[in-house]
Amino acid sequence: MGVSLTASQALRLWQQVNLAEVHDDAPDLSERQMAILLTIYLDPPPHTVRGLAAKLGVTKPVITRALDTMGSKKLVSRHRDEADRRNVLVKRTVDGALYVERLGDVIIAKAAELPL
Amino acid sequence: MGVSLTASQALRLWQQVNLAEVHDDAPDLSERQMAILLTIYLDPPPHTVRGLAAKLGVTKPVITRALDTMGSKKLVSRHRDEADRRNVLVKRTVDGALYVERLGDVIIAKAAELPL
DNA sequence: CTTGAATGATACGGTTCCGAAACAAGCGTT
DNA sequence: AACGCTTGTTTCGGAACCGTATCATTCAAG
Repeated sequence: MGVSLTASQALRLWQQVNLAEVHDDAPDLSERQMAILLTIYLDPPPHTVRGLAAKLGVTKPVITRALDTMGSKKLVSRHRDEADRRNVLVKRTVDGALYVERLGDVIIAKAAELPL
Repeated sequence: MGVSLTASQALRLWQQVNLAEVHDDAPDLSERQMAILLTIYLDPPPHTVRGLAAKLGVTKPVITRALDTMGSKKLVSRHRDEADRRNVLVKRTVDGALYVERLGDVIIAKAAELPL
């Protein structure tokens, strides 16, 4: 099980994908924002501010601010939980799904180009 | 030639590595900074501000500022080119090499854990 | 009801970053 | 020496981010 990579392949893949993202002037997300975005799109809901903070090992304001920024870019959206109005549920958006899908395509393409 | 990944594997890999980086409170590098750092460590020298700007498709001040930040974290160093003193040569550091090496290990480990 | 715990958001002071423009320094040719 | 050209840095106003601390709202239990 799993995918085998050499050190050279692993780092080259990381470089190529980051270069591609910078070049396509996609939103310049920080590592934290990327981790949040992918967690929302890959892990099963519901996603709360507190839950995301715990999963990333950061404080709540970090999550709130990241959601502010990514929300203004339409990558995620926030909704009050009507069952417990203290909670905020973080949900996917069309633009966010497109961003993630495109990122996946880039990773696959760059992995396919790796030398043996 | 190349490494085959499914969309699910590609995105899960990206999430897991980013989560690991955030969790280890390694320096929170932006995509641009990561692209610069890996280019310095993977591509053959010499590396100049102008060359890096061209490779990333950004302006020179972006490179200067990124080198300021990463330099203060000892991840890269700058030296005047004595042959042509207009040039600044960007070089590797011990700390930078350790950072890159550790990143490679994380990528390899997370790739190995991917479900089929 | 009132109190205490839980959840997110906000305020604060400080750092970094952005793009565009201006700047300083070095080179090479005349 | 003086001129353009190249290279890298700095400046500007404006925006985003950090960690810590505080605030506002909501729930739930006494």
